[in-house]
Amino acid sequence: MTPRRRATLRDIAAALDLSVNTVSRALAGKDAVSEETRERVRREAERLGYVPNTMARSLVLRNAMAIGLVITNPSNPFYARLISAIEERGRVHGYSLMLMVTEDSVDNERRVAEELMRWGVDGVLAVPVQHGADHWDRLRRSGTPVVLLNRDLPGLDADLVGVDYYDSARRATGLLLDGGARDLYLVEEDLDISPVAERVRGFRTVLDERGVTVGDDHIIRVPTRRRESSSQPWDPVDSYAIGRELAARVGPGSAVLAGNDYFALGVYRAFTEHGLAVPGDVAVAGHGDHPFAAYLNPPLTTVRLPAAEVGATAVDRLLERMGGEGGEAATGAPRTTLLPAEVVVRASTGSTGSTGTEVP
Amino acid sequence: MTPRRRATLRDIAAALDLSVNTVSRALAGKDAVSEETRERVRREAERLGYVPNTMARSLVLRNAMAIGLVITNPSNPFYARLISAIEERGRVHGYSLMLMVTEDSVDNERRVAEELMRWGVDGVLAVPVQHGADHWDRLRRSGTPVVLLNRDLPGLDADLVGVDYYDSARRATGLLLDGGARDLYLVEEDLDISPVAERVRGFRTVLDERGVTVGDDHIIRVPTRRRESSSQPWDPVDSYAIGRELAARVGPGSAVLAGNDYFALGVYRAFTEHGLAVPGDVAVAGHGDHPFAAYLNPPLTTVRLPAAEVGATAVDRLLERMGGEGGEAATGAPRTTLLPAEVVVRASTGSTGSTGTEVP
DNA sequence: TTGAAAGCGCTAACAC
DNA sequence: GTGTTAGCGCTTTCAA
Repeated sequence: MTPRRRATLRDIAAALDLSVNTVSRALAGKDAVSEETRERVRREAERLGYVPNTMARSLVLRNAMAIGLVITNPSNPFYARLISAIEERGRVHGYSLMLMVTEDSVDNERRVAEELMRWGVDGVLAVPVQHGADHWDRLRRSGTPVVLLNRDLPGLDADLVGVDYYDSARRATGLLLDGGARDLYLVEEDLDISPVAERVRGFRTVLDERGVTVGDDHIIRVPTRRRESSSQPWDPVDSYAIGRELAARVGPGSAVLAGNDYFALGVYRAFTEHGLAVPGDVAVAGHGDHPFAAYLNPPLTTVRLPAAEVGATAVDRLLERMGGEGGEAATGAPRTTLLPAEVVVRASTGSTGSTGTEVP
Repeated sequence: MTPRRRATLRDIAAALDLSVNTVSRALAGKDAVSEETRERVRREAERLGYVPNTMARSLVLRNAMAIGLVITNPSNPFYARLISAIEERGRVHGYSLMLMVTEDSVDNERRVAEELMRWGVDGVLAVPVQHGADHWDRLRRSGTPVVLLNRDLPGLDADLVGVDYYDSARRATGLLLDGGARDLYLVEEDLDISPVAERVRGFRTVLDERGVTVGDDHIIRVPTRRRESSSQPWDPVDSYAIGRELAARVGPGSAVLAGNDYFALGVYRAFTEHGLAVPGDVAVAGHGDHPFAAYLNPPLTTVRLPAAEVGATAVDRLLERMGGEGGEAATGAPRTTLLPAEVVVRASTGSTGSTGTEVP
């Protein structure tokens, strides 16, 4: 290899006996350059394999052409799809992505917030760990717009784009009630984050409205072990353990709503092993519509989350705040946008009397 | 908000009546600065909320402190884990990640390669689309080290860190043969990429060695529909269709090895619906050990891929080539490192006479 | 239409 | 120890 120096504007200018300035304008497609010169410059740039230096450009223009994306765990299928959607939408607008992973650790989050400030990214999209927001506050005060993804962080001057989990839990719970269940359980992650809180609230509210009473012990928290099994998605193993306990308590008229499909899967298996029929003895529904959900036996009723829409909307919102495309940066109070999720009814809730064959 | 300008070294210098230079050295922890001055500088920096400007620093130091990560599809659980591992290892060494997604499109890949050149990243880790490598060649010739992830790209001057799929296919196939199967099928993605080729080779080789003959129609290609279902992982729907066809052909003595667990899942379901027992009528094994594999009914025998190890090794290799930590950049012919995968035996192959209860 | 000069924020080389 | 000068590669005044 010839690790030779990259060609710069200066090289082109020297070769053509022009000023750096003229070359810059020629390549930038500005007027005030003769067509002939422009053509010569283009050719020489091509010949030299010139590639503009983004950092130098950013330095003088004072915009980084990069946005920071902070994710707790890329192995979570929802976040994986979010990443794709955001990357795509970002690139369409000319922005590159600096990806940072927190693994749900505040320490990591603090570090990446600092890192993002150093880079001077034009904006930040973040799934916050949701404990302490001083570092995000600093970032905000330095003038960097922040849009929160999926999880709220009250008190922070930042928009939020997420999923309407309150509504999704309401509808999923309603479906279970409609199916005749009266002994309902909610299995959720043991994290103090808004999506969980919202689902709990939705679950509770519908039960209240319908006059169904369940004890507090029907809202079950699955211990989170993300940090140990670094960068694994939720592991069904913990919900499996819970499913085994549950197996002794449930029976006809029982139903389990899980905060994510992995939990549903663990419970599922525990039930099956215990000789319980799904949905005969107990109905089960999940959240996420992960690719495996439709192929389980029986297929799993679940909530399909609008990952791509959340991602695209979040980028758009950030762009508004950044004042992209030369427009004025939008100001004003933080906006919250919660996108609706769709309940996908399959055989595990028996609600349709389905035979379990309706593979999507 | 007060989108006030970020504090710079100059601001600190002015406030303290020092030169920018002294401030720089004080903060950089170099000698040739009195302890007293250093303390004053530190305090003022703190007071002003000073954050160093990475881009300016990179520009003069001529290293970006960033590496590019090019992924075909973050929703593939293997790549998701790869991303986490790489981000972590990179950050340990002070490198930030520029993430680019190609969705297996060469056009996208060309664009991101160009983008990475503009950023002048110090190195690139890429899962190549594997059709045409001119853009990677250009990148290489500009002096940027490239390490390929998981897929080979012969002819390119770049290291490769991946999984030994030849070996994994050999062992998985051997397991099926040991279980008594003689009518073997391999279900693979319809992509012209090295992992698929290696698995096919492994499959074929073992059969030859054992004197088992199967027709060419036993190697089945599942059409890839990634681009349409943008940023979805493999969808079991296509393998499900194939599973339905297969259901009519298989019976005791048959076995199916799938190139990934999603394919196994689709086949699984088709078989179950058709009244075939797994592993009684047909054994099934997958690749990837996705989190759902152990919880299927019966639990799926599969190959556990060393995602974290691949990621960490790839970063290390890249660092060597970059000559990080002040060391000399390693030169020399491209190196290939294939990490071994582990076959996880579960009930779907019946090889252990397992009852299907050994949840991991 | 083109060029000269200044500067983005930082670090390195060399003076003092 | 500290300051001065120069320069990374680029864009933007402002003159010519």
